[in-house]
Amino acid sequence: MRLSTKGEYGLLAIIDLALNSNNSPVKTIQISERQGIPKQYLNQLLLILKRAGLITSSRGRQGGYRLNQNARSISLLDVVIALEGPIENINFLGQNDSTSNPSEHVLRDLWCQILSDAENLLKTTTLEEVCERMKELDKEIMYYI
Amino acid sequence: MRLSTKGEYGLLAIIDLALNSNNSPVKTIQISERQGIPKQYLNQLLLILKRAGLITSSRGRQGGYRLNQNARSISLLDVVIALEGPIENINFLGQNDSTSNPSEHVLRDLWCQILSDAENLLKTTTLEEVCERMKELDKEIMYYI
DNA sequence: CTTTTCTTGACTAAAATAATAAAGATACTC
DNA sequence: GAGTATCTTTATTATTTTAGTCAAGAAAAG
Repeated sequence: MRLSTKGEYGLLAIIDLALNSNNSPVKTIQISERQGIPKQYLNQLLLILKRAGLITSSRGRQGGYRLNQNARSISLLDVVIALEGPIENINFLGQNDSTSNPSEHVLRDLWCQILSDAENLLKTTTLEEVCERMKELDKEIMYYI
Repeated sequence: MRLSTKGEYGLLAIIDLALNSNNSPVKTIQISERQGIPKQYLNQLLLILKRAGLITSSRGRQGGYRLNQNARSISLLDVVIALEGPIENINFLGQNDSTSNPSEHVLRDLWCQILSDAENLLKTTTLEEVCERMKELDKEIMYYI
C-alpha cells in the first residue's frame, strides 16, 4: 500500500485530465508542467493508463489525452491498480496452505484486513469525488482572502 | 504499508518469543529453524528489536532472547515501527504547504486516512492477541482430525 | 509533406532489500 | 581460567525495484 511516484504521478495526471479534458484533449507537456512531472516519465504512465482503458489518446496537432469514461465511474483503485499492479498480497513466504505456520496464518489474516480496508476506501473514491473535494478546498481558501 | 521481509521476519520472531520465552531465553538458531529465517539476517532484526526496548538478550551458554514486556503491552505497531521505521507519510513531493497543488492536498488527506486506519488496527492488536488467535486456530484444526 | 503529437523499446543511475561474513565481547561450564 | 556458546558490531555484496532518460518510429492535422 505504499504509493510510489509512479502511482502518485499517475493519479495527479488523471485528475488533471478529469479537470481539463472536457473540451479538448490535454497534451503530455501541459500535464507535465502543471503537475511538475518529468515529461518522458509521464509519457510512460499515460500509456499504462491508456492500455488499462482509463484514458484515450489522439495523435497529431490537436492530439492529447482525455478520459475514456465518466469521471464518476473511475475509482482511484482502478488507477492505482493499473499503475502499481494488484495490491500486494504480502510477501508471506508461506503462501501455501494455512497449515504451514500458524503465526503466518494469523498475520496474513490481519494483513488482508488492512489491505481490504484500504482497497475499499480507494474503490469508493471516484475521480469526480476528488474533483469536488478540490472545489471545496478552493472555496475555503477563498474565504480566507 | 507494505511489509518487507524485514517486518515479516521480525514479527514472526517476536511472536515466537512470546510463545516460547516464558521459561528460558530463546536462541537465534531456534527461531531461525522454527520460522525458516536466515540466521545471520535474523540476528540483525533481533538487535533492532532489542534496541527498541521490546526484547532483552543474555549472552553465553544459556543465553538468548526474551520479551522485555508483557505480551499484552506490545502491539504489532510497536514491532513494525521498530523494524521499518515510522509508517510512511507518503512521498508526496508537495509536502510543503497545502496551497501548492490542490489535487495533492486531496490525495494526501485520503492517504492519511488509509494509513491511520492501518495504524489503528496494528496498534490495537497485541502479541497476546496474536497468540490467542493462534490457539483458536489450533483448536479448529483439532476438530477436523 | 512537414510538424506535432503519441508510441515503442532499450537503456541507465540510484536506492532499497535481503542477505553474508568476519571479528569482537560476554557469560556460562568444566 | 580455558574453552565454547551465544550475542554484538561492522563491513561487504548481490539482487531487485524505482525513477527516470534517450532515440527512433507512426499517425493525424494543417
